[in-house]
Amino acid sequence: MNDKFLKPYNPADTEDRIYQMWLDSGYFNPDKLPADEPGRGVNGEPFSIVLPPPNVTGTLHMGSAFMLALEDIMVRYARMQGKKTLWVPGTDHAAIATQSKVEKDIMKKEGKSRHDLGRAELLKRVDAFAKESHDNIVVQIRKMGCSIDWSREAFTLDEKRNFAVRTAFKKMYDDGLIYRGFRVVNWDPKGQTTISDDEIVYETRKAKLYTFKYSKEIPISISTTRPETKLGDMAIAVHPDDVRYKQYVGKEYDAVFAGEPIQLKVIADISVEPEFGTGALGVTPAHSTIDWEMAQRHELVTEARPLKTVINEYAKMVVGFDSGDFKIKDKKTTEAREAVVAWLRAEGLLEKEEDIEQNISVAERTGGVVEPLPKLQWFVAVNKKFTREGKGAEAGTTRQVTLKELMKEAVTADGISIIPERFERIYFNWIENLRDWCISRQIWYGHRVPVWYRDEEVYCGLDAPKNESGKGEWMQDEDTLDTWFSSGLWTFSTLGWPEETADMATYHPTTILETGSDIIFFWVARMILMSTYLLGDIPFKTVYMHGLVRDGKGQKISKSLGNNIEPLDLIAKYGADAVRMALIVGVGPGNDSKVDENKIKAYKNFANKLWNITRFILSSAEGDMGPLVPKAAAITYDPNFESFSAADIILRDEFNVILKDITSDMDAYRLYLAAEKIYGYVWRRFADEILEDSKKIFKEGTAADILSRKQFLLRTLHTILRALHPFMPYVTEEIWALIGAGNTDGHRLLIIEKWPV
RNA sequence: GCGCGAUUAGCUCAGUUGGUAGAGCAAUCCAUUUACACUGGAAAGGUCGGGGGUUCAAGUCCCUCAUCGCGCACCA
Repeated sequence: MNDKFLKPYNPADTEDRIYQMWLDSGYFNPDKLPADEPGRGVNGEPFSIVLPPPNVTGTLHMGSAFMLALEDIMVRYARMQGKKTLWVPGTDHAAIATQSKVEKDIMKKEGKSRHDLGRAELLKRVDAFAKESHDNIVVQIRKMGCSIDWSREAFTLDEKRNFAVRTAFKKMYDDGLIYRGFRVVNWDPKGQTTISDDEIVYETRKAKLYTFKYSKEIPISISTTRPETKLGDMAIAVHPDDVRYKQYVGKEYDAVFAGEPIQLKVIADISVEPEFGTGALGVTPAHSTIDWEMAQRHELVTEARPLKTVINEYAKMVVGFDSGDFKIKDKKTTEAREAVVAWLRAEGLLEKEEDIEQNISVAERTGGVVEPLPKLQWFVAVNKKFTREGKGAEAGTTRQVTLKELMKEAVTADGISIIPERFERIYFNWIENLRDWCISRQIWYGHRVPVWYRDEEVYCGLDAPKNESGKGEWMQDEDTLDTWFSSGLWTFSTLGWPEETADMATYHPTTILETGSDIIFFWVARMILMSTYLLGDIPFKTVYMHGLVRDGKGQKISKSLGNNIEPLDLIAKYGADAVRMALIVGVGPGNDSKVDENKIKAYKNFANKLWNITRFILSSAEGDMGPLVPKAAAITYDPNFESFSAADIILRDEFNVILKDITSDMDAYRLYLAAEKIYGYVWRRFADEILEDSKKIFKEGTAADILSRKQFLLRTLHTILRALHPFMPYVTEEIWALIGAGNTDGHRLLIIEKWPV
């Protein structure tokens, strides 16, 4: 017996060495799996999964550790089943998140803005930061024990992915699904960029609802929380059935509001809630999405009455009193609001002030209060019909569909199943409410929009058009793309698309996508959109969504709370195996969990328990080897041994039933149950009962019973190691090596051994 | 407003298709020339949020109420 077993199991002395051994074996790369068995290894059925690329904004947190544990368990299980198993690593440039972090750092340290540095210099700084983050992330992924194929690592902003992005953009542009449009978008004054509807978070704040008249001559009072926007009003809207206002519909009024001349037309629109405020509202097409849509419906904006913008990109007023007590122009919206209210009060127009609770829109990444502004931006049209060629039985035919319909079909008809199932309803709900996706961003870090302009001409292509003498120069669009545009391509851009690679043919659609439930819309939905549109195929067959990992008190882990728990610290203290088990056991799909250090400790003890189980079995087997097979210092069972005692046959069958149960849990992605069951068997049944009984047998039993029990214990230990390997890869691989278990059929690493069932 | 989830031992949570409640931690008692004290054994602890229904049988399915949490929409 190896002397190592005389001391407790020490993960710190083991894990890095074992990981290096796996790397040296090449088995993380499916092309390098053994080729000597039919239906296994390189000859196996493909299994593929992409790593949800972590943002290069810093380091991983417990949520990422949870994700890595779940995915590595799935991957190792598949590999042991003999599948040609590929797990693709990568990182996400996370455009706005990364740039704003670096900008903040530079501002803090050097007092310079991105405009002081310029585009090229800022990008250099961001790249350097991203590189550093990337390296930290790689270390963390390795420390977790992830059996991921580093030879295929990708980055959402590298050359190959950029080519995929340009290819995707051009195809959508040519199909008329990407267009440039002028409309009210979500503007983040802090980040100085547009953001999509999904990048907004809502915060409840106390606000004042003001009721007033625009002027003494206008008979209708309106209510608003943002009086400063009223300088841009173009209409007053009432409900068509509201008898109070019916007589005014269609009338037009002129007024000078806070120093700004306005023209108001009274319109009737069903979106107006008669019970709210006075039942009449001021329509501000330039600074409210809803009002913009209302303006479209009623054709409020014409050549004679152009759109009136009163707030700029810095959330400052561009009209209003230029001086005096009520100066408004050039003031921030919040200050301008006070000035407008003061003016209303002075004019005797203010009728009421009420305190209300209001949800305000905040940019998720920067914390800036979103200002709806009219802008010329690039959009993906989700409701526009386009021609799609039929596939399979419908080959040769065409049909008209929208992207929205494709996204829906992927889950209803094309067989993507989402675990837990309730997320399917959430997914459909989101699709119902989906509007065109604003994809252009006014930041520098990201994929540049592949469109060039020359005078009135517009060119979209994979590369810049050639300049011709005598004509103006082609200038590329300044904007970059929403980071999710490139992440949406991830399942196939990582496999080489748009090239027709062997990886594409073998591994796409991927087997499963495992990710956090919070990015179902950002990412999962967009991958489905991109894949069904660009490839005519689903990106994955199953989606497994995990919940949030919270701190010990149940609070969300966030930078502002400073409650981040560093996975590497826990790994150093308890070992990666223990951390993995503690994170996944008993945590069902979609459910939030809490980091519980006691639980991690319990699984560290379990690793040591397994260690001592091995020690007991080895020491019992030694000395009286009988027909046990000693091979190259290994102690292993006789695979042909069949003379089990009646008691051992029962034990063997009992374990087989449990293994079958665990296997069906694994196949249904109930890892959280499978892990608990194997744990329960090993400790409570195998160690506490079977090993204890064995002591009696070894002391008092017949020679046949003793031999049978030794065979059973060793055989079962081998099986336990295989069943436990996906969950606790390090300690199982270490024991496997120390007992020379692989010697039964030539030395093999446990990582490629057969799953027991 | 629409939808979803949760409510199980003192605490944190499992319980997959309905078949008489489990884990970790904590707490109680016992055991140290024991494979393991990173241990073992024993005992204790729950009318599974309330009420109603379906069923031979309900923590599990249906209805309803309550409390907490979340998503979406609204947010003039």
